[in-house]
Amino acid sequence: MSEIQIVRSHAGEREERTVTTGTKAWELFAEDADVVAARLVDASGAVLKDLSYELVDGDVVEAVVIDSADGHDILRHSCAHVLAQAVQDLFPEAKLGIGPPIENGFYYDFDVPTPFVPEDLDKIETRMRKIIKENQRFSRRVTTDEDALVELADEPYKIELIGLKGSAADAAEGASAEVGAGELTIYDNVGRSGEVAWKDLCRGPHLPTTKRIPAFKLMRSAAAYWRGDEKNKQLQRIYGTAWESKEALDAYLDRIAEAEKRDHRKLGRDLDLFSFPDEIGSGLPVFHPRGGVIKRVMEDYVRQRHIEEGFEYVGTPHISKEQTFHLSGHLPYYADGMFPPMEFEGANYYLKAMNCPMHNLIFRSRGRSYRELPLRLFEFGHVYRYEKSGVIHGLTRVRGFAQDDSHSYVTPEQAPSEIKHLLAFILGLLRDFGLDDFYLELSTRDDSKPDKFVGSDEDWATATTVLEQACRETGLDLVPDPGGAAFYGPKVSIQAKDAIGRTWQMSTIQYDFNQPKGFDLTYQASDGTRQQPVMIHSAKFGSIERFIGVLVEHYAGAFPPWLAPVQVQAIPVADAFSEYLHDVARRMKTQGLRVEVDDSDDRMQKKIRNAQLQKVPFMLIAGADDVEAGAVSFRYRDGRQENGIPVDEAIARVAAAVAAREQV
RNA sequence: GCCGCGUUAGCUCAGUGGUAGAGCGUCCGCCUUGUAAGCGGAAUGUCGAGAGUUCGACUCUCUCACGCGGCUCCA
Repeated sequence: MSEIQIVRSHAGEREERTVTTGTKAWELFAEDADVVAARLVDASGAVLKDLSYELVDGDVVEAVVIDSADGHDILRHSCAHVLAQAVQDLFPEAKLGIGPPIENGFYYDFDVPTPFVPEDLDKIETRMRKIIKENQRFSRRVTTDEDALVELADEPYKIELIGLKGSAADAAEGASAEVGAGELTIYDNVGRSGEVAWKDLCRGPHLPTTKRIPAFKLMRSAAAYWRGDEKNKQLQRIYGTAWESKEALDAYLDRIAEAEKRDHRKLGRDLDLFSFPDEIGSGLPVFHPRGGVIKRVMEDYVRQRHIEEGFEYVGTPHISKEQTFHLSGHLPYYADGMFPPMEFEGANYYLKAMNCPMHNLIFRSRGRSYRELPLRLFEFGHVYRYEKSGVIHGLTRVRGFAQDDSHSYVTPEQAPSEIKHLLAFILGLLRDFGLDDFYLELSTRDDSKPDKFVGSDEDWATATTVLEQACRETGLDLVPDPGGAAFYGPKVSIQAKDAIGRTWQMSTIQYDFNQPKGFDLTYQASDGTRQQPVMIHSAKFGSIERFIGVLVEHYAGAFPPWLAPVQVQAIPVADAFSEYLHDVARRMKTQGLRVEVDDSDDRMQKKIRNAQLQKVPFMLIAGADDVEAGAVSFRYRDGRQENGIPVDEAIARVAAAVAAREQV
């Protein structure tokens, strides 16, 4: 037995050690039960290893603790294995798909004759607990393609993955968890008496044993296409989550519960903002008076800001003959997303899915001079898109919506500064609505699918470069999104984080050299020649409906006063003070404030409760003391109160909060 | 579009092969002076729609609509 030199690194402390050959990684971290794997670091990067990894001379070994990002992935991946074992115990005919860790959890796909029902998940979870209790060891075994094909003959999906080895990243999202470009490995789950209870083709690494799973829960089952392709068979996917402690699991479940409380579909009903009448059809919302206030205030403000930023407000119809959409490229490239045509008077009319064709027609309604550029057209254009029935979701995915759509027609030289101008405008606007944490996403063409995109390689390259450069200058993070471009050009989207850290795609900016060609748009340049403008599409909220949905969730229904449907709820301590408050309310209304007096025959306490549930920003309460002093008392949504505020001051205070668009 | 699960009063939800209930809300009456539910009474449903099985369907079967969770998609 000889000695080797290694470096052990844990919790930021590095130390060189001399150990004997045959020493396993776990021996370096035996005193810390939170260490679940080892990270081997060398000049070329880092690679994760099981704790059973046998050290070699010169290894630099870092501890991977369970509550780190890698630790979570390993925990969840191992938990997915336990899930698969439990499923195959209970449903022996189940064939294995893939089972990777995902954000906040894991899943495993199975081909089963009968889809899982909720009761099945309970049974599977019980079985998983038994497996965890058995403390099975995850045991890594190197194999060859030939041996694996024989050993896994009963697992057709695994066989398919072995065939795809080396291109696993293309095989399916998550498939790289099963096979990689290197050697092929199988993990055996070994019971206490040494028997192999279960096995799976897998790269690893894994926890040392099943008992190292501290807390997990199965969440739901759903269908998923094999390898993510809708042409393939649907497998049954079971989602679960796993955490380093019961407390962490509970905290995660609490976060989900908080998100549910904010669900705009629920709050929309509770606060009487909007609804989705079955009679109208799926994905077609109606706004009630209170939701209508939010919508109108938003639209008024956005319209005003556009005009301040040099846009001209235009208006266009909802339908058009098909020729328009041929020119724009929508029918050749996007017909599936449009509603079928209405045929009359010998022509096909389509509901518009985009406003740009109409704006192009405004542009070319007369000759244009370079002196007019940038020409910026803007409207709230109602567009209709045929969204597949399964994707419709509240206000965030609908079939009919108002797009705050603008098109800037510019010379190619003006494009970079116009894009910068739009980015600054958009970020400012989103901040006005209380969103202030952003990153950018650059969606580019998928070169492997040229038929999905129109235009020359050179034009795409130019457009992409211009957009990317403008993004870099904002200093915001820029995330690539290959293949996500529109058919007519690359796109930048602004992603905003909401109050509980979820990101939403908001605005988009697109650089389009194709539609000006299609519509033969020209302007006369200073040298007298005719030139083609570039058009830059931008939508600040994307969809007004969707943005309202996002705001409802961001604010959890507790809107800042300038957006709140009711800004002030006046509550008399007793009937006798109603008239006094009506008087105050009249004065507030002359200043444009939205105020209601609750003169129902509920008791004051009940009225406060009602106003609280409606999330009204200012409660204005008055009793004998206030009347005598010519004052009112405030109560805020957080229960805070301020008594004896003179009426004039109270009105000024509310008006100031509204004018400043601040939250209270 | 695909897979699964749902749809009972305005809302949240019980319930049974023999045509239905609670709480909140609504309406009426009484009461009501200080910061999250005063008391009493009443009304409210083609049990999502249609077809089938059955002596009988809200309950079982099928089709459709709508919703929910995913998948695919999202110019």
